Amino acid sequence: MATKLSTAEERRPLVIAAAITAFARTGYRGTTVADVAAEARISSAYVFKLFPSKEQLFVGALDACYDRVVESLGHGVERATSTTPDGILDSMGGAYAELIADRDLLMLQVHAQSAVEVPEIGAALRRGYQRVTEFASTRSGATDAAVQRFIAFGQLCHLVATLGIDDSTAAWATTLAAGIRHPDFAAGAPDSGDSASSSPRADAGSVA
Amino acid sequence: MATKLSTAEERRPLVIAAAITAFARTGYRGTTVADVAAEARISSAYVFKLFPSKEQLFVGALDACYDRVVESLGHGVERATSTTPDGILDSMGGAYAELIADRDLLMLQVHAQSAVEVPEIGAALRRGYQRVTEFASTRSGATDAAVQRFIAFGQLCHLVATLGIDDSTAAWATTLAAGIRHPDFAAGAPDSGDSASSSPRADAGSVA
DNA sequence: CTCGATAGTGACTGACTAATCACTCATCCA
DNA sequence: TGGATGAGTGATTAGTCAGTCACTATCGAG
Repeated sequence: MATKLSTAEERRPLVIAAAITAFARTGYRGTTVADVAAEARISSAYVFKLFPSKEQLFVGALDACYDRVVESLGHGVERATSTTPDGILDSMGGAYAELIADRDLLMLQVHAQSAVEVPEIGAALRRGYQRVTEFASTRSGATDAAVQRFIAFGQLCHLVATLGIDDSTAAWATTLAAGIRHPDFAAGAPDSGDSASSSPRADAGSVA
Repeated sequence: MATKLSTAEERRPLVIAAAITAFARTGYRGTTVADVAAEARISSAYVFKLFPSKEQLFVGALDACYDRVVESLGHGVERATSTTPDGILDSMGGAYAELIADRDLLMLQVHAQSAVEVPEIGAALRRGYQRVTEFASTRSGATDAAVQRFIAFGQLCHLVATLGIDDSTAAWATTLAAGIRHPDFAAGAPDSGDSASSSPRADAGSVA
């Protein structure tokens, strides 16, 4: 095996990436460190040399997840066609929908929510939502109410993807999933109309 | 010990109740059958006589959870002061907020979402959301969009409670939690103004 | 009172897992 | 060249947990 050695600093982010994939699959308690190690193609002993504990490994993965989420929201701001607060928020939603098309980052957040009782994980989760909320708020300039709705529909998006009802034709499923773009695996080509995104069906509840 | 024996049929719902409490605390994988047994004050061996597996026990708890959710939405319909679709939906939201003030039913749903990869649990979760969505839709007569928003803000409510930011005064936290009633433990006396509930701050996004 | 059925338990097992440790091997600099 | 440093691993440990089994206690019917 002509396996080139790399430095621990080079290896760590690779392990984080493996951890995101593995933890996204079966959650914090349902995933073993050996699973992560296998995903990263190293021994589990070495995972413990790179990270002090399973808990810290998960926290590292979660932090990295929110790095990418915030980064993606930033891209949304840049490419926004409208400069109104709600237009920017909408573009952020589109960028976010693209990001989580692969489901790993989405499921990791869902699983993290189920592990809040672990102190460090709860703290990391709050940190993440703080970053997202503050970023969305300050960079869009939207009202608190609009930002709140932005996050609420983000949560709905998580639910729809978690339940796997994106493609269902059942009435209740289409009610929940309406306007939520389904994960088209073919990434890279999101050119099919990029208006109307974060809050599905525009402003649906124009009534009240 | 003058412990009266009860029938298995009497005991089962008590164990379900204990399971709701225990699983709500630490989730599906983080909770042992012994934890549930201790909560129910019986041996873990007997839990396995009442339920074929941990998985089926969790499914039973989840089904019971949605029984109570739907029942609570029904109460919301009954006591609605307005008869408009959105008025009814609003009253449903208020009833739901009351129901989940104790957090157990809420956290169970969050934990269930993190265990969707277990086939039976995923099915039970879909079943539950189907019941809730269809009930809300047919009994309120609201538009699909309004029902979708109802569920979306329900999910936001779950997030806020999970993060434990109901009482936080940080700006980002109040943005997310605005209008979401915090769990006033003193149940039974929800007389302090019962208007404006499910969708916080009335129709916040009147702008868009 | 007796007997069959059912409520209920202690003790066990086989599989699994977070974390540790002693170890090997590659790399790099003096 | 040689030795120090750091990359990376196999084997082990101490503990946990879902599920089983043999068993006792209680109850109700005749």
